[in-house]
Amino acid sequence: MGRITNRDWRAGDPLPNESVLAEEFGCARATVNRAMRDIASAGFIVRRRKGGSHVALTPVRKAVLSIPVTRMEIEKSGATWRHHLLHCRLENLPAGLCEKLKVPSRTKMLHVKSVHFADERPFVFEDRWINPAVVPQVNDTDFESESANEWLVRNAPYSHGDYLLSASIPDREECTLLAVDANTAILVAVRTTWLEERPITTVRLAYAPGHIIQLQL
Amino acid sequence: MGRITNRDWRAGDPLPNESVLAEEFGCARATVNRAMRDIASAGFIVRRRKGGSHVALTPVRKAVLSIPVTRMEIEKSGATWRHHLLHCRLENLPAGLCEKLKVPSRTKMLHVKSVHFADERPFVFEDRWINPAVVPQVNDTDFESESANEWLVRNAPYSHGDYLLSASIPDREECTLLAVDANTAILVAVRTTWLEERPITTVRLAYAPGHIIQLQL
DNA sequence: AAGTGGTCTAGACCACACC
DNA sequence: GTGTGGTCTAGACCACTTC
Repeated sequence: MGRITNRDWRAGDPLPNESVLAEEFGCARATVNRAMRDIASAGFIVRRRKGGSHVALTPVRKAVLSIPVTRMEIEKSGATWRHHLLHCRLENLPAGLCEKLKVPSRTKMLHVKSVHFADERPFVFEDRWINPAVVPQVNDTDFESESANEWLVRNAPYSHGDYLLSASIPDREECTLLAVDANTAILVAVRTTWLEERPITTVRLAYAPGHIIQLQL
Repeated sequence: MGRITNRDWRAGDPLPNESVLAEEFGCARATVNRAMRDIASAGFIVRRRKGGSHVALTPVRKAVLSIPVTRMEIEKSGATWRHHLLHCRLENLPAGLCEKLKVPSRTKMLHVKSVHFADERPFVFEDRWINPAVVPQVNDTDFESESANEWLVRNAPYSHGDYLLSASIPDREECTLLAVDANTAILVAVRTTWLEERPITTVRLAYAPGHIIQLQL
């Protein structure tokens, strides 16, 4: 890493192979392998069997977002968390979401809407669909006491998912629930998680104006 | 992982130690160690010396954003990339940024402003400051041909940085450059990178309306 | 065909944090 | 004190991919 940041080895340059570096640094090849694997996973070098390792041409810069439970995110800032459940009912999933979640049209899922407050100010509006076919325990759960967000984190491990961020003008419902007017910009996150090929939940999070999402490089 | 997603082992449960698992799976302890280290880095288990490994109580869900070079991001969507350099001059860094970058007030940095176009439609407005004390080669570089974004990725490795995302209403300059009116919401990313304790560059990216940033869980 | 990284083994020592 | 994970070693075999 030092030689890359010092520019002794520049973009595209080949690196010595593992055995050579092991000898140079006076350690075992496995130790070099682990170091290089870590450096590669951080995007600084590219490794190919037989082809050898090279300093990444266009380092794929990766930023990591740690997604907190909303309650903890609010409490960490020193504010008091409160959550208000607006809606919780088994309903037909809208057609657009059926397609996105790859389930047959008119599949029924649990529709949960709630608002999280920080010190009694609206923080985020959560509009969520939960698939009871994958997490049947959801039918016996009361989302008044524990938010759906938190319950799912604790009870529904996922295998993969995606997370989309965009900016938007709030619609009428969001204006009311977040107590803002329609001339502000809000950050919207849409998160969908899967257990293998089956969708667990999809949620749209509309954050109050001024919210910032921070990632680490 | 199977036992966690199957809920054989639930949130908070202790896992057998490495030696026991190695025996159970008929492999070496180092193999178990590597697997568990990977699983821990994905946030599913928590490991403590002497304390043992446990299924994470509140799995820290991590989303990863691969930050592309703007040109490649545009070209990957099939559009033609073009970039227009608006401004490129050594200037005093504004006071607010001096503080954020932890440099003395009235430090001079290279101020570069440009707009990237996708098929001749404005895509993002890039407002950047580059620290010539860390990357002196920047003085001999022509950002007309290669964008500052791309040049930095290729020539200025960083040790760490941060990346802030928020939603905003465009100011007058942004309205003009992105060809939008002031009633839309735009996504704004502010990215700062460092080489150890020294700031390399800070950039504010104002994306045209409708832009979506995608992360992988 | 040959060289590279990918992976695994069996063993060892150590730092740390819990008892 | 003691058990845990963290790390390293020296050696081995293998899969992949480029030459």
